[in-house]
Amino acid sequence: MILPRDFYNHDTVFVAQALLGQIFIHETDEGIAIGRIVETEAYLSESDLANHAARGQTMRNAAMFGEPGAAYIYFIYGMYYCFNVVTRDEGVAEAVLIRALEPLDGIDLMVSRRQKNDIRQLCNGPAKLVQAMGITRSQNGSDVTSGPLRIESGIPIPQEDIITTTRVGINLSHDLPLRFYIKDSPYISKK
DNA sequence: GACCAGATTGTCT
DNA sequence: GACAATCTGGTCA
Repeated sequence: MILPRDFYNHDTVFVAQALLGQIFIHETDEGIAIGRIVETEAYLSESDLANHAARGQTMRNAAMFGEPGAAYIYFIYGMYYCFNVVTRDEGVAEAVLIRALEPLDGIDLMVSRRQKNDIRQLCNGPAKLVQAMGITRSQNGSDVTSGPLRIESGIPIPQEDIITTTRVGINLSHDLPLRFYIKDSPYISKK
C-alpha cells in the first residue's frame, strides 16, 4: 500500500523515524528497483542552519516549499545527487533525507548501475542509492504518493530498534540529533 | 581497518 | 570565487 500524503504532513522528526522500514520503489523502462529504508536524516526549518532553505527560498530549494510527499532532489559536489521527501505543509521548508536502503529487488539492475557486486555497497549512502535506484534530477518535485517513484508501507520498526545520532557530512548545526537508523542493519552508511 | 586527497559543477555571495 | 546534506581510490597498517 502506498503511504498517503497525510503521512508526510507531520512533525519532520516523527516522519524521519516513521520512514524507517518503509519500502522505496522506482519503476523504469530498465525494470523495477526496490529497497527498504534503513537510514534517514531530518532537516528542519527552525534553528537548523544546515537546511538548504535556512536562508529562504531559492531556485534550488523550491521543491522543499511544496506540498508534503514531494521529492526534493539536489545536485552536490559537482557529481552527485541526494533524494529527500518533503514534509509539513506548503510553505514550510522541511524534508527527510533518505541516506541508505537495504536492497530487496532489482539487485541485478542496481549492480549494473553502480558497478559494484557487494550488496551492502549498493545503497549505503545518499548519493549511492540515487545511483542504484536510477533516480534523475528530472524527478525533482515529483510526487512519491503516486507514479513510478513511490514509497509503500513496510514492516514498522519498534522504537527500541531506532538509533538516534547526529548528522553526517555537514558543518552547520551538526550537533543536532536528527539522524536515525535501524539498529544492527548491515546496510547503513556508517555507525 | 583508518586516514587523506581528488573529482567536478550548480548555486549563492 | 568559494563552497557543498559525497564517494572513490590511494596509502599505510
